[in-house]
Amino acid sequence: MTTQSSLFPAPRHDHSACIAAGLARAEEICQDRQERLTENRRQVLELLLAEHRSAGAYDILERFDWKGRKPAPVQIYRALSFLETMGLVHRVASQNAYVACSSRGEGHGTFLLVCEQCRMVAEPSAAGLSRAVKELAGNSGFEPRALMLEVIGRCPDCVATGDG
Amino acid sequence: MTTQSSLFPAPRHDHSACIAAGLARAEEICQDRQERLTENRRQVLELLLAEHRSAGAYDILERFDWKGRKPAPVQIYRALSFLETMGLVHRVASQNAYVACSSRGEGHGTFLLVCEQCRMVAEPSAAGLSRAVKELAGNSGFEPRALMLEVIGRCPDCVATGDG
DNA sequence: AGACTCGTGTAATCTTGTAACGAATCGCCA
DNA sequence: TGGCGATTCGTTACAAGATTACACGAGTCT
Repeated sequence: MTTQSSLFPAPRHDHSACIAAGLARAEEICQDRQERLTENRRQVLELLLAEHRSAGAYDILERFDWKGRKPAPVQIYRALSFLETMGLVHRVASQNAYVACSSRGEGHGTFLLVCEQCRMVAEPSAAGLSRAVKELAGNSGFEPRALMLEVIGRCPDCVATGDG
Repeated sequence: MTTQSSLFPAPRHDHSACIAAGLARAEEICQDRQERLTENRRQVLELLLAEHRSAGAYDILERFDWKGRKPAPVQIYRALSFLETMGLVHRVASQNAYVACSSRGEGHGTFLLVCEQCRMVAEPSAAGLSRAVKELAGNSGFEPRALMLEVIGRCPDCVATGDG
């Protein structure tokens, strides 16, 4: 097997660093845009950052430990839509699920590799692709606004581990 | 305005021809594969063929006139999943909706232009793109199985008609 | 303090999608 | 032409996903 790019994090990498980095980035972005990263929003983001895989809104709800109480679905959705606006999470349409964003820059979040076995999600760089596809679409008279490309398959780890 | 490709059907084209062609194609495919195009399945397909736009499962349910009675949701889903297996309809993940397939050949159904205003859906040819993207994904150790690319925006007709 | 904005908490509801199971139907073969 | 096996159908019930409505509260301007 050849050396893999860093697209797929090693199964046992230092994950607390990912979480810390994600939260730090969130703080920064919110400060820039004069938005508030409230307890709610922060907690939802943290839950998504906890793994490099997608989670449904109700999964998040389950895991949400909020001073002993459980919030209502709507609170999760509010946080998710805020975070999505900030570019901190992405919706995985093929799974009705959400994933913490792992990259910056133009076109991020439009190109996802989705493992149908473990729900791992990776974000290849897609700036060029995004531009090309939008141009292609635009040439037909269609006015493109957003783009969503999801490749469904199995991540390297699941392939290696065997056929589940 | 330049001449548009046939990607987007003219607003008042001969639509009965589209329906007839779609049904004929379905018959043919089912015969080839030794599958049955039952009343149920045929009716769902026909409802989707009735317009070049997507419809939710429950929209279809509403329109379904079945000797006066209305079937249960599950029947629609069964028909849809059968038709999807046959490549006769595609799921529009960004809308939780379904659309009748309008093209043949490799890669069809993986590249959709979705109008967020009127829900019109077009299928540009995508064989090359599909191959390229899968290759790109495969190079990272990911094992691609299916691909879903949706460009969300406004169709030429909605752009021309004004800002809704 | 008063008015304003934004986020929170709660309940209810709506939409979308599945599970389970027996009855009906179809294709096939004796 | 009658019986067998595999599909498909019809129904009920329910799970999962997402939104609406509305009152409350915390911050912040003036």
